[in-house]
Amino acid sequence: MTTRTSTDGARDIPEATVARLPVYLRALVTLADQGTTTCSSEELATAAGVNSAKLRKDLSYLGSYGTRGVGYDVEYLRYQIARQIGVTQDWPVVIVGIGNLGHALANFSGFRSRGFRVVALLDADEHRHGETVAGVDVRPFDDLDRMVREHGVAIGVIATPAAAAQDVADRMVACGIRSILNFAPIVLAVPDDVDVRKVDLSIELQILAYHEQRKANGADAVVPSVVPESVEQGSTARGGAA
Amino acid sequence: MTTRTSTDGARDIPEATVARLPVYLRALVTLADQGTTTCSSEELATAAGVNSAKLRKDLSYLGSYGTRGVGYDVEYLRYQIARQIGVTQDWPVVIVGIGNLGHALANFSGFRSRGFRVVALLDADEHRHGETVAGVDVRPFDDLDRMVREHGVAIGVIATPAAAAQDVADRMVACGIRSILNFAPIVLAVPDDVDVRKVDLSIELQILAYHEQRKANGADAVVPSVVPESVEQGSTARGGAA
DNA sequence: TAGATTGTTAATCGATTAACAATC
DNA sequence: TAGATTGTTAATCGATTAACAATC
Repeated sequence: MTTRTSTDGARDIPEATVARLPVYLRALVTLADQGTTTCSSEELATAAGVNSAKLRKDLSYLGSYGTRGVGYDVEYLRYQIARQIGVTQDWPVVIVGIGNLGHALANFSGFRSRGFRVVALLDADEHRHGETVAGVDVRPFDDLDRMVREHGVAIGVIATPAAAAQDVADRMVACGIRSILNFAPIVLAVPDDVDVRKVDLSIELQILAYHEQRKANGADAVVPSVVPESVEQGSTARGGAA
Repeated sequence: MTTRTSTDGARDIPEATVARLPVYLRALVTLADQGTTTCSSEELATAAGVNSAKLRKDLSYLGSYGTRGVGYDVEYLRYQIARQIGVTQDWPVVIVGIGNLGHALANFSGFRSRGFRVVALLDADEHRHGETVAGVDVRPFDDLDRMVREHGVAIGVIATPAAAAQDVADRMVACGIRSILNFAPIVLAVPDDVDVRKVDLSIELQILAYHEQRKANGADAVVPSVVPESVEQGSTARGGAA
């Protein structure tokens, strides 16, 4: 392995920063679409929903792409961020599980516009085979291997029910996929060198519910602390929640 | 406002912990379904995909629900976490935007099983009105007010295209909704007392792409540093990325 | 009692923020 | 030059982790 030869100062970008770069990228695209050619860190930060100190700190990990006293060139910064994230190149993606969610994902324009190309739709249910979604045929799950090889797929999306997800992940890993976006509500077990990101709809709602409950209970107890009989403590647990 | 009278020691639970409680809850449900009645922090942590130190620290914010030398009673801990999150109560939810994603959300069983009840499906497109999804009629967006009042909706889900999302959010806020789950790829502007959580599919893929690119480039430069003519710097930017 | 495991402490690590010197 | 804004420093804050005393 040769030493890296990046031309900018970027070495290790903190995870929190990596997660915000796509937000900045989107804000820059919006600004460009509006005809804005230059923006300050303050303007870009507002568009991205963060404060300007954080924005400048984040951008400083990429290099020095602004001009003091002036701001940032929108197109230039946009390109630099896109390059760092890797969305200047083409990413072939496979989606497994073509239910409602799989359909939504296959049709999602935000993928294509950012270099993600859905090259295969796979489903274990043969009733779905032959259907075409967003111009791509739905094929048997067993075609995974071939699709990954033929198209050089590096990213897999799992949109199956929870019960099937681990199996799908195992097969993806066996095919050489090392980046997985998982929509199934289950913790996947994968080797260390495989990245899994999880999108969990019910967890997001539960986090909202927690905060909503706190808002609603400003004038009252945290929660009605009645332990229903069905969950009364087992032998090891202590006194009730009076 | 009366002082809070919670019976446990829980006061302010850190955000990072709040985000993990639903994961623990799911792991406990899975364990219970398998017939497990007691588990150690180590077992539960493994099931949840975290380390046991973090799990115990997280649980310590809720109170003291384990037994030293023994572990946790699965049903009892499950109830305590559900109560803290607020999913022992019923949360009426409205979904706006009944495209593929809206359909997927309306049909998602993970909502109902955690106390989230979809009471209204709204769409601005009148071609969708009258359709029934998961047993709920699709109605005009203008019914929002009435639905929120009639059902006591506290949580709104936005599954519209980006262009419509801010409008929808404004209307939701005007109706008194203070918790929003947003699937539209746009930064929403809302008052301070409104919680917005964002699920952004293309951002998740971009984060994966960033890491995938780093893996692939172990033996090479970080990125092919060629600046295409179309994005050559404007007047303010400095030298090329040679 | 001896063994096991929790709940908590304290150290470490990483992220955020404000402030300002550098500089266009 | 004077005004504006970046890039960076240093302080603060919050999250993670390891270790262990408390205790079942």
